[in-house]
Amino acid sequence: MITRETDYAIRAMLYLAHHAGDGAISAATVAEAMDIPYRFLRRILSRLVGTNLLVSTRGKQGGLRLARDPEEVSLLDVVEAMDPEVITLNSCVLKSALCARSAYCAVHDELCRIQIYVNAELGAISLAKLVEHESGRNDDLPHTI
Amino acid sequence: MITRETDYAIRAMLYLAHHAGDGAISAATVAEAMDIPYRFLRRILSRLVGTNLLVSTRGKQGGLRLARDPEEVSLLDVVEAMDPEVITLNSCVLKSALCARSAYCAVHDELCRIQIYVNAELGAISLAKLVEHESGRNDDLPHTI
DNA sequence: ACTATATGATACTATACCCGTGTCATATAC
DNA sequence: GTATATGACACGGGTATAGTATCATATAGT
Ligand code: FES
Ligand code: FES
Repeated sequence: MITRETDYAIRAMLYLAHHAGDGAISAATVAEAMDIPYRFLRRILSRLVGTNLLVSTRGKQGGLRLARDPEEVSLLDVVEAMDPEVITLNSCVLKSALCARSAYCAVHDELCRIQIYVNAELGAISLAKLVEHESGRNDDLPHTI
Repeated sequence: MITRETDYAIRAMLYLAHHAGDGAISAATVAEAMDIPYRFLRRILSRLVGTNLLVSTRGKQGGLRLARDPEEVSLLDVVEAMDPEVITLNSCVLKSALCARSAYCAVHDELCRIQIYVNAELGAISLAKLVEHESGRNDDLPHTI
């Protein structure tokens, strides 16, 4: 399950992708626009800077901007930047050493197969694609599975 | 992420599927065979009985057995029996009301799409398939079920 | 009937994680 | 110099996880 922290990170990245080219944007602006607690967002942005997804400028007129083009940043990049374990189906899928059974467990192969698909899908969704889709969304679709 | 509890539930179901037709099997036997803490397993089995995946018999010669044929029980059945939220990508995917943004969030559609795929895959993996897969690979391994 | 064996139903605990908040330091534009 | 911005940590309440402990109840075999 994606945590609130990772969800906020995605929102923030989306906002900055939407305003790519507008120069540096402050954390306060992002927090206000995307309904994210300011202090919490500060720590999240700090991590995104640390993982080279964002670049920051301090002082007046400072703020955050994307380190790469929106086309070159995927959802997987953001999720992994925040927490490499957050979206894994089972802990042994990430580190098979965690479970002595992983060498012969029949479930393991299946979970790994699904995990690879999920990661590939998340890796194929760029911020640019998401920003583009924001305008032309189909509201007739159900928003729950 | 699948919890330890759900992982144990799957193991237990696999063991019982492998021994389907052998009559009732005690929790102690399953715990020993599948490396699961006995007390913890007791509570898990209790839940699997409550969700009609297992049937139990009390007293001497009692124990657990599958309520349905191994072909008719999927990994999704077991996972959902233990915790309906455990394998969801994001909370808003399960309950869109949890997030005010779900009505217009571009990420939401993508996550729902992936979630539907994952659920379908888990729903397509039966205990029978897993047992068959495992016995084909591990006939002479020490911890085979 | 008695007993050993099995599940049923709770209550309890200890640790870790999640979701924030608070404080202070530091860099920069004007 | 000051207002504005990020950087680096420390702290805390609430909840979930992973077990444990206890007692009640049902049944097979003697
Ligand atoms: S060891 Fe990974 S799922 Fe069984
Ligand atoms: S509201 Fe569900 S992912 Fe954004």
